[in-house]
Amino acid sequence: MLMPVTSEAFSLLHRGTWALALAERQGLCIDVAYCNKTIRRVERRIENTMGELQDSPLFAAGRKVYGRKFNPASNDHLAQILYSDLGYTPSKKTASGKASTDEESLRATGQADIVKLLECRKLEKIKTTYLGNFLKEQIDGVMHPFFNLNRVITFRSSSSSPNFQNIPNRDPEMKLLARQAIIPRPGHLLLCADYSGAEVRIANSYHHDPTMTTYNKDSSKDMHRDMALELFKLKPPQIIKPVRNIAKGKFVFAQFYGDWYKSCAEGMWQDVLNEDYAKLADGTPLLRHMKKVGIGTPEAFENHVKKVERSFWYTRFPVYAQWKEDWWEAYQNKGYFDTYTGFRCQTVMSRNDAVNYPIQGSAFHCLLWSLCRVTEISIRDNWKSRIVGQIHDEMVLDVHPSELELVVRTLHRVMERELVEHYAWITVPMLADVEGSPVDTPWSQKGKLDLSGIL
DNA sequence: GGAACTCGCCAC
DNA sequence: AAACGTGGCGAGTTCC
Repeated sequence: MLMPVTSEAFSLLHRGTWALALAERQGLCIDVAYCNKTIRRVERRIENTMGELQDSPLFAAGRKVYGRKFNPASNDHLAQILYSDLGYTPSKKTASGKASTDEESLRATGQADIVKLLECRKLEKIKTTYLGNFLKEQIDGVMHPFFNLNRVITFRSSSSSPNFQNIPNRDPEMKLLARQAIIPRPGHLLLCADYSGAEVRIANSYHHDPTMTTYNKDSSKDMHRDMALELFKLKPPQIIKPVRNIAKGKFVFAQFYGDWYKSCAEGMWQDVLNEDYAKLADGTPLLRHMKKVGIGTPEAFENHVKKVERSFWYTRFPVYAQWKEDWWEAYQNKGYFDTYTGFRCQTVMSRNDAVNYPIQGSAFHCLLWSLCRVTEISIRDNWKSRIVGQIHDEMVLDVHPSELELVVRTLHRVMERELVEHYAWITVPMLADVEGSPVDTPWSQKGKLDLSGIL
């Protein structure tokens, strides 16, 4: 049973449904010509790459077993050929116990043709899930993604037809190929405003750990950097962003979600092996440094991560650790918990579920509350600018240039000031990052708009 | 020929 | 004791 238990929460869902319906009706413009052109280009690239693989050992073995029906896009075929016929050992299994053929497993074989196959997988994803789906969903050059408030166990939202919440962002090539398709209305620009560190700050407002509070109040402090220093035994001048990001993604967030040192150590080790980005400020490979300081083997590193994990929870954030215990205990006694935003979650949950759901849900409610406020202001004041989408802790707007300063100032005021005045339980600052693309340029240009004159 | 499933992979 | 949280979607496959 999931339901609002305060009138405040009830009202948020109603206002949220209305505000998101307006965003859905507005929709986002699609560059149809670009989509068509790029789909054809991507198809040619796939054809060429597949062509290069025709005489490869992988395809030869495939045709021997399946004849003309060999399909390199079939994971069943791939598993049969690689693991039974060519004799590679599967590095892991799927949930149902079959040999896995995901990217990590394929790379682990070291088979020479795999790289090209993975390239094709990536391009297929762009062609079908993104560009193809945009074309299918657009009407007269506008697509209208849905934003659902009733589909997610944690009280987050979901999006569909098309899903606006999983458009490539990390892989630079995929980001460009997919996001060039999304454009502002003629003469407008796309703007986005996201809550930085939303879940960390909302978690902080539940557990009140003093060390975490310091990180969130003092902008000169950097938790992920501090953890990178500890995890890889580095001195401050040695560290650069990619190494910090390994610690952030594979340790800090994983730990917050309930992971443990063994799998964290494995995940980080995979990254450490990639010398393209796992290096120090002077260019030294991170792994070479780790060998020098005695954590340069998987075993030694795992052992070290075990100790870092212990100090992370027992020394650095003991109040947070205790909050997890207390929250889990209270849930087990009552059979439910209530979020600070006024929602009851009464269902069977694991320990990780019970301590993660309230954070994930409440962080989204902060975004939703802000989105409602901005929508109401935009209607009241007859803005030409409109909210057009939302990605959990970020809202996306289609903005008329004459209103740029007004919109940016409103976003900061609502997201940073009004939100924390409204939710008195928020005990650390909430910060909004606003970025945009220049007028008449696609969403791939996010960050290129100069906003330094404003604020 | 469609429903339901598995798997892989994109986002936060 | 347990062991990374939440979604959507396409392709391949199986079942009816």
